[in-house]
Amino acid sequence: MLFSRMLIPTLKEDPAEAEAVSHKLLLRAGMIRKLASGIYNYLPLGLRVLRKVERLVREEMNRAGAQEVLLPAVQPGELWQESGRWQIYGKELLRFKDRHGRDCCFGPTHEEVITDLVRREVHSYRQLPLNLYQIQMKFRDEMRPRFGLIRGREFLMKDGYSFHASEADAETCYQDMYDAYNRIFQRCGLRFKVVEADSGPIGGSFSHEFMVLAETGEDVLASCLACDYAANLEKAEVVLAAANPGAAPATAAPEEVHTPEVRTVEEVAAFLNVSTADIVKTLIYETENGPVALLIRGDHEVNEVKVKNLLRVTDLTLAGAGRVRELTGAEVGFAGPVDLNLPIYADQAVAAMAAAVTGANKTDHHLVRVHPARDFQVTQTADLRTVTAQDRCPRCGGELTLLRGIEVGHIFKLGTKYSQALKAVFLDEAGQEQLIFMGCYGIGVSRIVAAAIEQGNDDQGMIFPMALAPFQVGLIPISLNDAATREKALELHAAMEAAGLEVLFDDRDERPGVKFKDCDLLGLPVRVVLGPKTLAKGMAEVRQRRSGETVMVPLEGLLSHLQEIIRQEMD
RNA sequence: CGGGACGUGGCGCAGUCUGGUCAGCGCGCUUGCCUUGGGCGCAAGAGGCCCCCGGUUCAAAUCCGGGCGUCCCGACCA
Repeated sequence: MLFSRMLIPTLKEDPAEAEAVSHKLLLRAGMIRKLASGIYNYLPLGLRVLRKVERLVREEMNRAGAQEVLLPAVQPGELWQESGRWQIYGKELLRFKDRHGRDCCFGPTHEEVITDLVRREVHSYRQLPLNLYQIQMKFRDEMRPRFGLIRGREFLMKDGYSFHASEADAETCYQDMYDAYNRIFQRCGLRFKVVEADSGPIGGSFSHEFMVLAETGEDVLASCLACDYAANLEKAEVVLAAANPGAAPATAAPEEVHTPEVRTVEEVAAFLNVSTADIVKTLIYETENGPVALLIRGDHEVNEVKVKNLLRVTDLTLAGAGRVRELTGAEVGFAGPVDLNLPIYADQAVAAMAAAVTGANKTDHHLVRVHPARDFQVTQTADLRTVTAQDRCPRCGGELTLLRGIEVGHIFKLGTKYSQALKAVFLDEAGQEQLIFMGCYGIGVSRIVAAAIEQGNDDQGMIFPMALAPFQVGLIPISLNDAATREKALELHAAMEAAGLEVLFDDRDERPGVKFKDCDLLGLPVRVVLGPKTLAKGMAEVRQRRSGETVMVPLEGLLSHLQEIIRQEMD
């Protein structure tokens, strides 16, 4: 491929609009251009990378026995009303009406559509299992698109759905997908970690996310240094460091103390000269089932996902100042569980406290020496907080570390949520009607492109793994005015293409420095430079982008040398 | 949806506070010469409704009001 014939508008400077490395580099390399917030054009080079990922995903999905389909991007609102998600989904779902005034939406995901297809076509256990996937543009009207391709509104996704006659069969398939995903991300050359994830109020006993490790990742995961336990922070379980529930040394009754203008945990700790771990913070939340109070130790953070799961609610928001006054009789900062007329849910660490500091439900006052069992009753005690690096692994007791990651894949067992809502049933061997068991498996294809760049870059630009690079080789002639160099370069270019190498021949009338810079920026794994000096010796210079390793290779052996490098890198 | 910032040739920015030789710089682009191993040099050019609408003023890129757009932080995210 000739550089001069391709649209590759590289930029010398970082665009003002980009913050994340991958975003900056994608723009600088001329791979994408923004059309609107969270919506991008893929230019030829960017599309090549995207297609590489796509092809790889397709290969592994097919190998795992899944079949490719293509479902519509625009979906009828009716289907979403039927599943109940028309109401639940919120503003992320882009809705509009067609010319007849019928509700439509641009698909953010395709459970409804695929389930509808299957319920129409599948009626017998003989047709199961079935594993269908597609690679398609999704649209989610994110309130805050960011970081270029990492969180766009329109993005390319591989979404797969499997259908089974039994739960056991669904689990087998889940495992197959788990393995396929591992192969996919390995082949993409990514450093990633598989974590246990929250499956949401949908239920389902398991769910895993595939996280590409990167400082800029939006997700935080807890990973055990000793065993292979890893979980999304919103899912990671907390184990009590030391069981201490029965302890009841609180001989003295709670005492009210005057704490003017002392609201936050830090202020209370400083004012009363206690540790933040001696304080209980009482958080008032609103839910669709009414307000609740949550008790969390002062040095801990509430985990709203855990709370939602425990309470089986989907709306969970901190109550406003007015509501707090109404419900506790005090300003924000002085709520406490004693004599509080609300359902109270306590984190397990709170239940183990012997003499806590709490709000007094009276502005500018706190209570000290509060004893959980003695001084107030809780509705339920549970694990409600977010783990920290100080916590121990829930599996082996080992040390935990917190890492950041970019979620590129998510698999989970759906169970019968959609088959129930949309009445997708089959007849079993006994002629009995049964609900189809489902699984659901997603991969952020365009996000992988960004994630790979987040992991592979230096101050000169991108560093692509061979499998994802837009071209495997960059061929740079030092001077096109030198007839011998030009001839030889053209000849080599033709030979490489004939041998099936993906090569970008920089035939532009530019100085060598410009070509080197661009070649580095684009992250092409191998660079071949040909100039009058090397040519005189019958050699070409071969440099690897990642290592910077440069060797002189005789022209006659060049092709096989390159093929060898590529073969090694593709493993 | 809260908080913050920004919007000036294709890109990156200065100018705005203090209204008037203020439409400017670097890169890119065009033409010519020169040059050819890390964004080379010289010369001559093209290119801007200063985001939009309204207001104040003799006069607005600059001041005021209202929009729109973009980015960042947070909340949110099957």
